[in-house]
Amino acid sequence: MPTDASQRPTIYDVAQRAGVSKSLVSLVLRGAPHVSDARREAVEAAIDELGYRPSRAASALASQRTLTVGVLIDDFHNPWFVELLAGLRSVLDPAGYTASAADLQLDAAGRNPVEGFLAQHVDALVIAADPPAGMLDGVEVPIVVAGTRELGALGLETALDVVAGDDELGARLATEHLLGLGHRRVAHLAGRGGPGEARRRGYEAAMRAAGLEPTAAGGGATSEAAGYAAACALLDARPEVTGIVAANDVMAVGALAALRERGLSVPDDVSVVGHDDSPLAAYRYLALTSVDGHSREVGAAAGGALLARLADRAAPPHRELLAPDLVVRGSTARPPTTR
Amino acid sequence: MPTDASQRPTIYDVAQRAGVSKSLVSLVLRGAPHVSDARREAVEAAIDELGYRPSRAASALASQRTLTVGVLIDDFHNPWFVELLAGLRSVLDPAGYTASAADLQLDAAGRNPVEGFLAQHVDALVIAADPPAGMLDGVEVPIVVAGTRELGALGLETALDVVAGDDELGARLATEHLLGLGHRRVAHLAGRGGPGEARRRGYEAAMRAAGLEPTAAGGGATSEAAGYAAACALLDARPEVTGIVAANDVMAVGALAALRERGLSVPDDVSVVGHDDSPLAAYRYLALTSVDGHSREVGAAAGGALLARLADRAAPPHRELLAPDLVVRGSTARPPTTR
DNA sequence: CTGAAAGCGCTAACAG
DNA sequence: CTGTTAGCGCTTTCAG
Repeated sequence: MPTDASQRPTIYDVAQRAGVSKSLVSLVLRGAPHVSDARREAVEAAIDELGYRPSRAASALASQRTLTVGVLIDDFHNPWFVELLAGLRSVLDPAGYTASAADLQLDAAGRNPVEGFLAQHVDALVIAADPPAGMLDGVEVPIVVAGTRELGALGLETALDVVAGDDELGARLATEHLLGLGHRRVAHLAGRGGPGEARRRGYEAAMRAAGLEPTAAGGGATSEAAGYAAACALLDARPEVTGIVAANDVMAVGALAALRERGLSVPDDVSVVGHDDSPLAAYRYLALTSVDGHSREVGAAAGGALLARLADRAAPPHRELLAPDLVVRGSTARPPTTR
Repeated sequence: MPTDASQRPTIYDVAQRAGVSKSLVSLVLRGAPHVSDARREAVEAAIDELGYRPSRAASALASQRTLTVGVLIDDFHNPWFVELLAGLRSVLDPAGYTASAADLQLDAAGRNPVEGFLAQHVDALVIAADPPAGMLDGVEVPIVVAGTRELGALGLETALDVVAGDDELGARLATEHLLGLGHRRVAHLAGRGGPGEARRRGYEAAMRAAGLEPTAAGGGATSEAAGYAAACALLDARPEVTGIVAANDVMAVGALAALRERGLSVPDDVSVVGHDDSPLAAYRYLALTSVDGHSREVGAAAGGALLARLADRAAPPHRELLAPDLVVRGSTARPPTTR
């Protein structure tokens, strides 16, 4: 049945216009293996003369793949995800995959985002969050974990692909930076979750290696409010502290408020280091020294791992840890000599 | 052909298990009109006993609707979009629509996000950005504009649905707040784009109404760096300024840095008001007085407008402006008496 | 409310 | 490389 002269063009119209078979058009569409240049060009010309857009629905139905991947983000308010997502897309787009992101919030129907992805029939999942236990149970599609996560708590110690920044090393770099400046009373504002735990370990390792006793406050939420509260508790209990290593940048900003309230200036009285090198850290008014976990690269590597997994479901699990860098700004300096 | 005893269950399996017809299952799935409770429950029971998930691909193919809407965001780094999106989803989800968001960045293949949405065959578009001219040309699906936009510049003055916070009123509230505190030398840090222009107008209107001459700096980007630069220019040219109304919160944070550099304290020497009431404004260390545009409500209203438009493509265009509120925090106070 | 029937636009397998 | 042939799982008539 030839073209209908109405509606959106279909693969059939393209084939006719290019003077080739429907199958050949299909081949060209998904980056054909052995198609002559002449025919390929004819098809491509027909495609944009007609303004043809392949129907993803039809192709998904026929091929049983949606060419879609779901990305689970902790919280859209934490801009950390932006670079991660950009990196991920930079490798997924060229492969024809569309990444769609959702954060951990329940939708209006009370369904969790993973159910949403499954309803969408995504081909794979990228987990860039510490999801509540159970959320990933019974998921059949491949999962790539991006970022440091508490896999054990999920019952997922098993063969998952994991790509992350080395949070433990990052916190060690941050702590060593302060120690190198001469600080001795260095405390940690801890956060929960995979990255939080790793960062705490890094801080503790650096302290012990220097023969110092670690002190931490917090350990719950990783918000500005939590950072403020933890810093208040810390400063009240240990007023002699001259250095603070926060689990992330927003907590560090919370700490700045606590310090200012106590009449302490940064970095003259107390130095503060954040983590994530978020846009926040670069604001001149804050100028936080921070650990750059290179989340764009983490995203790109996660995308690579995903494609590899999709190509070979039986391949051995991929584990990759990217080394972070410390970005020194104005919130750290040598400790005061008078304390 | 009855069930295959393998694979994912289909509507056919559900029908069989519930002892009803395939058509009835289809009816139940999309919120049937006249289905008896008994049958409906039987179908629902069968659905979750089987773990059945409808195939969106099949239903999209058959119904020619994807039940998907694309949301175009300016920049994921600006957390303003988070509440907008949540509001939008709160009304779209229950209606069965899935919102997928992208920001203005080109994808790895150099395609713009709107092309991506079109390739995805979204049923409608929500524009929460000032897109480059041409990006929306020839789009056939319904478009709802969320937020104040320069529709004229897009050649889109025509019948589009628009839901926005009243940015002009917001800036007027901010300016009047400062005037009410006794400030007279109040300047504006301007931003470009729809909201930027409206906010500038609001500031100017409030100044003129008080018999004062408006002064603005900036007018380009709306980033922290731009806010800093504009504030520097402003303070060098007009050092007598005691109040600053910024086009948004990040620009206000840029201004804080410029003020501190000049030895001016906030709010004792100079008061600063932001706009958007972003999480940033609430950080204790910044405590910015800011205009809350109620973006969650804007999102919800945009969702409502979208559903109405989808239900009736010929309805008259919907225009809605939501009134903002001023959130007073620590960055504003009476002007110094000694200047 | 049921059941049958006809596709939606594409992929995939195979014989030419 | 071409052309044919089946469907993928669902929606939509339409007559019962």
